[in-house]
This record gives sequence, structure tokens and C-alpha cells, in this order.
Amino acid sequence: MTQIKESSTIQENKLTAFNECPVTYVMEKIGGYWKPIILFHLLTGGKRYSEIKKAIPAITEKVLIQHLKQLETDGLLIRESKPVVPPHVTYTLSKAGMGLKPVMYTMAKWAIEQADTNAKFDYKSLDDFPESPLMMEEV
Amino acid sequence: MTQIKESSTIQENKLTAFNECPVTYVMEKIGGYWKPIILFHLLTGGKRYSEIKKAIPAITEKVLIQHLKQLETDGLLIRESKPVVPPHVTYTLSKAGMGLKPVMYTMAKWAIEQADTNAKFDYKSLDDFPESPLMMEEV
DNA sequence: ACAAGTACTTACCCTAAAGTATGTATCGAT
DNA sequence: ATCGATACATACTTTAGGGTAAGTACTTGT
Repeated sequence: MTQIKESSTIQENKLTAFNECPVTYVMEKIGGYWKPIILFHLLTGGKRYSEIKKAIPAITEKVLIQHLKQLETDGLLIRESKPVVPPHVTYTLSKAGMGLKPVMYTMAKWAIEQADTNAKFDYKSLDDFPESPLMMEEV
Repeated sequence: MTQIKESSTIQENKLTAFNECPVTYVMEKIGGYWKPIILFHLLTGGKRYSEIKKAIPAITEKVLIQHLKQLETDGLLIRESKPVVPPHVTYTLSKAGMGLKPVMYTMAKWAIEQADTNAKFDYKSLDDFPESPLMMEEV
């Protein structure tokens, strides 16, 4: 899905950054406008396709599925479909996906610190984060 | 620098994601192929422009400066120039920039865990990370 | 007189990611 | 017989970011 030209400079550089920088590796996996939001919504438990769609109305179906597939092939979430009509498909975070919890938590923490100090943004607080107090230990 | 069309759907969505997702906020700040790498190199201390360039040969000067300026306006690093000839400019991480250390560390940790479990990549280890053992406490 | 070093700038091009719009399969319910 | 629900697929367009290539200013060294 979404063809890529293999031998472009941009792809080579991406690969380099990718190999020599674990941070870039992570951003490859959870980057894009929507991936973190999708993951966030799945942190609280597996959801059906339509539930995710409802939770994030602004996302288009094309992009949603695109990302879900990407996340699946990256091993971050697991797709389970029941062969019924109408279809019933559930997406759940894998172990690796769950491992992103502390990562996202740390990122969120920094963002909120920034918001506190320069008062330009107003993220509520880390309380919004699912199971925030326990998450660092959980892994 | 690099004009943006203010009223595109893509910008609106970006802003939405941005506001409702602190993780997206962080990725705005440190996203792109090169930003994490630049930040990484500055974690070990301030550097001159040419030193950064030498440390990351594959980056073009245009993109390097572009990112340095962005990082500066985002308050992540501080630019100091001595009015001499030839010019002497130093880039140092600000307090906010230093605050990214644990963020990047946590990300790197996850990446390396992934590498360990699926054996597709071989990041050396977290030892490469500047002052790794202390960093979580430092902030 | 000219090259070299430093820190940029500017004009132009290309591509990947995101958006828009519409279509598909299957079945039960009205 | 058509409609709605579900989970997608596909063709086409736009745009932001990154890449290429070349130029600028100012001075010291040869």
C-alpha cells in the first residue's frame, strides 16, 4: 500500500537515520499525525474498527486503515476478525505495542512540562493518561 | 522559511492532533529524519555549526540550518555567535532541550528491546547513549 | 590576485504522506 | 427490492518536507 521508490536519496537517508538512531526508529513506528492517537486509544483496551473511527472522527477511513495495517505489520497491534456478516474486526495492542506506554508517557510528560513553563498550551495533565501512576513499573 | 499554506486541511489536522495529543506535540518538535540526530550530538555538549556538519556528513547544509533554526525558535537550543571573521557560531541545548534526554532515552530503550526480541536490527546498546545511567535522575 | 574557511541563503525539483471521493461484498431487516 | 451496517479498497490530487546546486560576505594566508 502506498508505493515507495526504493532508490531515492530520501529513502537512503531515512534508512541511515533509522540504523544509526534508535529515536528515529521509534518515530518511524509511531510517527505521522494519527498513529500516536490511534495507539493512545488502544492503550485502554482493544477496540473494533468502527469504534476507533468513532473515537477519532477527523481521520479518514483510508488513512485509518493504512495506519492500522502498518502498525500490524510492525507488530505493534494484533488484528482479529470474526468471519461473520457484518464483519467484526478487533484491534488490540501487542506486547511490543504495550511497551510503548512508558515511551508515550515520558513524551507526554515532557510536553506538559513545556506547556507549564511557557504557558502556550494547556494539556490538562497526565491524569488523562491511562493508568498513569503504574505504567513505569508495569513493563 | 519553507512557506506553509495556512488553511489546508492537513495543517488543521496537524493542529488538532497537536492540541489533543502531547505525543504528537513532541514529535512535531523532534520529528524529521535529522532532528533527533542533531539533538543526540548536542547532548554531549554545545558544538559549532561546522562541527555538527562534520558529525553528520550526509545532511545538507540547507536542511541542517533549517532544523537548527526550527529548534532554536522552539526553544530547544541556544545559538550564540561571536562577531568575528570567520564567523564563530555555537549551538547548545537549552534547559528544555536537555529535558528531552529522558524522552530520547526511553525511546532508545524501547527500540533496543525491539531489536533484541526480533533480531532484525542491531543497535549496539544503551551504553552509546551519553551519560545513560544517570539521566533519568538528572532532571 | 586568488583560494580557503565559516556560516549561511536562495531558487528550483521530487517524493511520500495525507486528503477527497467513490466503490465493493455480504447479510438481515423492512 | 432496497437499505443500512461493517470493514475495507482504489483512483486521483495536494502539500510539506527533503534534496540539488549554486551563490554570498568577510577576512587571513600565499
